Amino acid sequence: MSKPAFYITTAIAYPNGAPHVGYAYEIIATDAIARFKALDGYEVFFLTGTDEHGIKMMQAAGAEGVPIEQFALRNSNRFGELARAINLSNNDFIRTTEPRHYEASQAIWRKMLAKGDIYEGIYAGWYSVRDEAYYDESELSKGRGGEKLSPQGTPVEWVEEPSFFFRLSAYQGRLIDLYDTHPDFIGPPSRRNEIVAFVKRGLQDLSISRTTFDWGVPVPDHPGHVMYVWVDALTNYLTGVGYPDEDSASFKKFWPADVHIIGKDIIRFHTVYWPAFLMSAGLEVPKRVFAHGHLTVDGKKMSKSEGNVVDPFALIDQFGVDPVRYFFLREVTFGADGDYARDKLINRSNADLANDFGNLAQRSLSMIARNCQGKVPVPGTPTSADTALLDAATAAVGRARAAIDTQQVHEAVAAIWEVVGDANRYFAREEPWAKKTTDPARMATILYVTAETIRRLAIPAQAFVPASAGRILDFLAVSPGERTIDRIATGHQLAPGTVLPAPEPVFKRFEREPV
RNA sequence: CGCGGGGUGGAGCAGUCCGGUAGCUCGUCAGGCUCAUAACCUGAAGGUCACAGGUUCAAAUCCUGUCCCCGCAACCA
Repeated sequence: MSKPAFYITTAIAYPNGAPHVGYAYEIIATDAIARFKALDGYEVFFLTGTDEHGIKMMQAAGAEGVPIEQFALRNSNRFGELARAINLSNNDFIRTTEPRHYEASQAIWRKMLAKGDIYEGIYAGWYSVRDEAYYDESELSKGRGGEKLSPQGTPVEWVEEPSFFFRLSAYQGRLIDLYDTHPDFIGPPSRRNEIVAFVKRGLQDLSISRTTFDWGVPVPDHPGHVMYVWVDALTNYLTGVGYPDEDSASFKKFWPADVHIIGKDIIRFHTVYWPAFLMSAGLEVPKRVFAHGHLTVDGKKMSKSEGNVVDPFALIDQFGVDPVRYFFLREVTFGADGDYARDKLINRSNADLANDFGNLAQRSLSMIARNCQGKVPVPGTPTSADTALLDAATAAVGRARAAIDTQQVHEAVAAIWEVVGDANRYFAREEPWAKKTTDPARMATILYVTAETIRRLAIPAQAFVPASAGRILDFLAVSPGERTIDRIATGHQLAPGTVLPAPEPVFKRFEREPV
């Protein structure tokens, strides 16, 4: 029997500089969802990558005096390294400069053209030579002499250039329809309201080619024109699953995508332009687009001038992947803005990972090592406290699943960790150490129940802290093939008598910086 | 009157739809335990639920008004 498919993507990153924690955050959260679905029996395709075209890339390469192709490759590789450092489970890493992507972009362009949605016109606007960007009238300010200035304070001039346009205006009705008939298309709901209001105000056609530079996907049959970056960038989601070969196994299996995870800054591109492009090309639209929030550092916006830019590599070096992953997953409400602070990360990691989960494993497993010959103990008749704890663990997985399906990643984590707390309370109340001499059979049962609870929790926890949860399962001698969510059910519980390796602490504790 | 979200103990949040003794996590303080990574467990302190009116036996919760914060209000991605 084949597994159900689940296609999930992050936005592709713009590699005109070093990877940003914002990107790290996005891929961590997406990875948690992807891993959970994979553990839960889905055939997951998880795509991320880099979006390498456009003026800003040219500028950045020019500033360094490096050839653009070389610059793009080098920087893209940094993002790939970050994905590995984060222990990302992505199935592919797409670069928009790859031939397969040129093919896909040109194919979708031709489809839109054939549909009659692309026409030639003149793009006109206030252009700043220095910024190499167009600005809307409303963004401009007046200089001393009354001349118009860009938001950056540079002079602008009225420029007209030939451009292809996409008939976005024709899609207003169908988009509204989409939002009405698929209320879950956009999440969280507050973003949906925003977009619906925006589209209801009316849509203008979109300029989708440029002639002022050539770092992009060439427009078919029109030398001199390259595609507007968003046409090309959004299409990566199709390229990744084999487009333009619509008959390929992967395309048939995975398109339409189950969810695009993106930042709130690019929601319009994904929930207005993208579905319109797809409708025009006669392709299905993604099932859902979910926008997460932005991160601040110590309550302040990250910026180079502020000097508070956090390097994700440094963070991982300092704390290790899993504490970093856990912090962002648990501490930030997915969909809302979040704040990173060193002390918050240390507190979260110490409290939830080292003190609660790690220590729960350590205190119970070391008793088993010492008092049960290092073998899974034989349980006696369970008390109501025993079954309550085991049932709570199983139920938590169900709650985590429901949360994951609405991208409430923080709730999924909380559901699992709530039972970690239950297990610690259970352990303290049952006092297995006191039963060692008075009632060794009961002690064995308590230790068994605790270990089995840990097994049930560590399995879903692999989605959040994969390496650490894996180590815990190692200490329980759970074989690699027995680590999926369906194995939580009774029938797969720990087998009494199984020899266990000597337990070691899984999570480190961190010292808070002396002030 | 452009649209929308929000203001709850030191911090972060739930509760608001379907009014009825204000809850969770972290932090602080006290006690317990000793299996464990000075971890764990129990208890306590701490809130005029932004403000002002109103409805009601009863309002964080419903109604009216005010203040403050934030997002959106299209082509920089």
